[in-house]
Amino acid sequence: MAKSASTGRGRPLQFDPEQALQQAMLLFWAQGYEGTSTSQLMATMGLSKSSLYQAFGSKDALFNLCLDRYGEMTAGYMSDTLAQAKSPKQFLLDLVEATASYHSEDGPNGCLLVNSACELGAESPRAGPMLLKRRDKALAIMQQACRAMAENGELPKGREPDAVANQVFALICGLKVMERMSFTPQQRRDCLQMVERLLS
Amino acid sequence: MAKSASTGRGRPLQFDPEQALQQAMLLFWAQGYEGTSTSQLMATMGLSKSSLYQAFGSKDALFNLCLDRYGEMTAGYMSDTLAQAKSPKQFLLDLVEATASYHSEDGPNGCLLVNSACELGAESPRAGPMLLKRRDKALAIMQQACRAMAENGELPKGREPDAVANQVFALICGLKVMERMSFTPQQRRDCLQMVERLLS
DNA sequence: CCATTTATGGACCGACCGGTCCTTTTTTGA
DNA sequence: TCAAAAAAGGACCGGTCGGTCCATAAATGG
Repeated sequence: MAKSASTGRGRPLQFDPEQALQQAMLLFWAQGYEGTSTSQLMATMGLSKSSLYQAFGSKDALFNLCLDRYGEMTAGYMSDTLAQAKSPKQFLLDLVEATASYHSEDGPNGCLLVNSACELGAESPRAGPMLLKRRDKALAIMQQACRAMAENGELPKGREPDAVANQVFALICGLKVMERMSFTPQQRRDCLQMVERLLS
Repeated sequence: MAKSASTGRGRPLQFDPEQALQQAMLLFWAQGYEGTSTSQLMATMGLSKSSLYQAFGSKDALFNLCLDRYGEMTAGYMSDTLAQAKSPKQFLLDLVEATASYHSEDGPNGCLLVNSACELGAESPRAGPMLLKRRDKALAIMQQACRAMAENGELPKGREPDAVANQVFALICGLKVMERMSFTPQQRRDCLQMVERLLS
């Protein structure tokens, strides 16, 4: 599904699947899974119901595609930033700083994965497997950074790398919840000293 | 609404409003607002649709009552525990420890307020005002504890009490998200050393 | 015993839900 | 030019949504 057969035999798609998926993702992000209806999706994606179902299968499948896309985007960003960062420690500091300082203008608040996990739970048959997959992927990147810190000797004694990864993960989740709760960036930035203290 | 007129003139209620509200709260907690239907509410609350609407007004109103009840219960528990704790610092440590170690047997995961904020957002006309009210109440208790620490001289130098309250708040929200994401209590307990380091 | 008051069960409402299906349109390769 | 292929529009589906209404049941005070 969502195949882009540019040289297909029949009538070509009259919408851009990537852009449609992006719009669907933004809508789920803002409104949640249950709070988003197929007609709303049709409207923002700019296609009819039959096209939607032909291209994406079902609301569940579309939602999972959105979760996967979101997770892949953020994980990709994190991996790239980590690879280019001058040190794993600085990467973690920058990551938390960016999370705390973020403020969306007219975009959705919080994190689609956090929101979805809270709405549906990770045991939900609808999205549970995807949520766990993306949770583990995000966690793995933080573990990668923390282990690299340990190997570089940047990690203070007595800190288990994987435990530190869990701590950073918790902090970022908390910050994303606070964003959804309308805390200001200024209030959220109070949390930066927690990770600074954690890593030094 | 939900008045308990024990000496009313007419036919007495055939259900316990407190218990019905508790059951509704548990259902919203487990399934979210949009994921819970009126018929499910009728079933777990043990009353008919007309009784439900007569007693509670609407699904929105019932949900707000549940949020308020949940917030009042947790805030009351926190206030009492703080008042009786041998030190504000120990209260905060115990609070985070309990949050990290909690594991529900057959009860809902996570926090109703966190889940609802993530699902609906704090700007939602449905629940936004109540979510903000309860957010501020919970935060106020943590600020109270942090300020008491500062007055007792328990707070290390360079820590602003309200900033520390925000940090503890973020950590607890993160832990509640992780609970909803099926992290184990063992993984969540990794975060304890963060608050220990923060307060000493 | 009766009028009043209140709660209850259940029928009923229009709207919308997610999803299917069929017809029409637009493209391709032969 | 024409048959095959694929997408789009939109009617249509049963089910369920949140919510209302009314007749009935059960309690009260007089």
